Amino acid sequence: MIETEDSAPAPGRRERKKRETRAALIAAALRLAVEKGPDDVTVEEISEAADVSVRTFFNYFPKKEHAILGRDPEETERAVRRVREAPAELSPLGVMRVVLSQALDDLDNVDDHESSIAQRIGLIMRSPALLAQFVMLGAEDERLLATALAERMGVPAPAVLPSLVVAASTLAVRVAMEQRKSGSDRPLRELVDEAFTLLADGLDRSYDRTGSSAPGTPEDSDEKGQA
Amino acid sequence: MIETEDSAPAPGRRERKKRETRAALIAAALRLAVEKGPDDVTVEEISEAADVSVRTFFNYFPKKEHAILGRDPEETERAVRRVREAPAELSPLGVMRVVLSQALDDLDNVDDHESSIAQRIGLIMRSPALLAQFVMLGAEDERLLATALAERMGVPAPAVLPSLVVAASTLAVRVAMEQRKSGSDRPLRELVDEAFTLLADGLDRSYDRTGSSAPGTPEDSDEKGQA
DNA sequence: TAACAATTTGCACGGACTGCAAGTTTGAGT
DNA sequence: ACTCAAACTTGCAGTCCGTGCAAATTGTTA
Repeated sequence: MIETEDSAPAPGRRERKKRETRAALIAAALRLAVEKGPDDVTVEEISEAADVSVRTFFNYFPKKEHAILGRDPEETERAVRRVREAPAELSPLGVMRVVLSQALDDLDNVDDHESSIAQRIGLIMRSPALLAQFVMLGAEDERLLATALAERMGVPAPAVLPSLVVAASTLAVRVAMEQRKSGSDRPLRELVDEAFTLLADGLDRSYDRTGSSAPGTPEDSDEKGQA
Repeated sequence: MIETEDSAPAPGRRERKKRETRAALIAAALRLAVEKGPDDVTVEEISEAADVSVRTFFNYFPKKEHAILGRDPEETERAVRRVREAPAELSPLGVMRVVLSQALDDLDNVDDHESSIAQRIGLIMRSPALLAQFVMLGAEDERLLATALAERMGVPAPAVLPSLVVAASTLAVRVAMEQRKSGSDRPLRELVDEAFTLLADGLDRSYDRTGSSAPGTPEDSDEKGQA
């Protein structure tokens, strides 16, 4: 019992089988969702494919959508850790920019055989229920990240800036994904980058001044015109 | 058929009863949701209270949550119109700032007897399912607003800036609401305003030096480290 | 191996939602 | 007023999601 119980303590057959079952369910769920459409897959089919009872399915996931999304809680932990360990010189938004970029990299790699991420993104966009779940799961992550960021900034957790920065960051990714869905050929990274830059420099500055409501020093005519 | 079929053409008994039924369902749904909790109200109870069959309930709303949220599609139309008619000097974000502010005013007024909006906000925060639906409905609005804003800016609809500005604006409101939920005493308007200002000036600028994305140098230096 | 704990599974329900085929009601024409 | 058709409402049957419970399995340990 010297293990931390975290990464690979003393697996034991039991633990191993659980992981296997979970993986099997996620795999089956994704495959079937892609084949028949997210809303037309039944829990029964998924369970069948993973060779477990329907009841067992629900011992693993609270909602059908969770299995399809198959998110690994470790991803979030990693992101939070990265926020904590990020170079001290980085601004809050800078931190999020780096962390989210790394997260995207991770996803690209974990990519087992096929582009399971790409598939999931496609699915998410197609199914309202999935999108909803996706957002929900994301909300929890945002909370954790915001707390970590607030800590890092030395301000009370429930402050506007950290929450806003985190939310805006995930927003950058979301908007970028939507752009691609809308037919943009530009690589996802480029779109994400553009969004981050706009957020960093100020959404008003990207548009020529012409006044708006910048209290501080709105004086600054810059380019960035691209819309 | 001289009427526009919009506001009050030639109501007719039929149309009138439909509106009444709809209103009754929404009212019953909200009341019961507040009383017993959003997830513990059954469609049967709601229908019962509005004195219609369960089947009829589903002729009016696709999901139980829709009745509880009881959103008026006219709200969105009004917002879109306001975006189109907003003073030409306003920056994109400035437009959204004004429009959302007006929308909040509207909600405060429509406030029939009690604070139905406040109640709904409370409910939304309590129920995952409701929050999900809320986000979903909001997504559609965002699409419409983004299109209107893009038009106004004279850029192709699927551009990053308009989408980002719209999404960021609703984000400002969302974050403000969450802040209040987290115990902040500051008035909602003040929180919304702070968020908008941060977005307008740039999320990086709000944080003082310590480097990041230097204001004068929009060119991000590193990041992408392990892209 | 015996006793114990974690899992799996079947079963029975409750509740959301849908398609279908009657009833009812309303708006119009004649 | 009388008739018709479109618009609505309703009941019914049926599918699927998700949950509590208790019995049956299986892994873990002394």
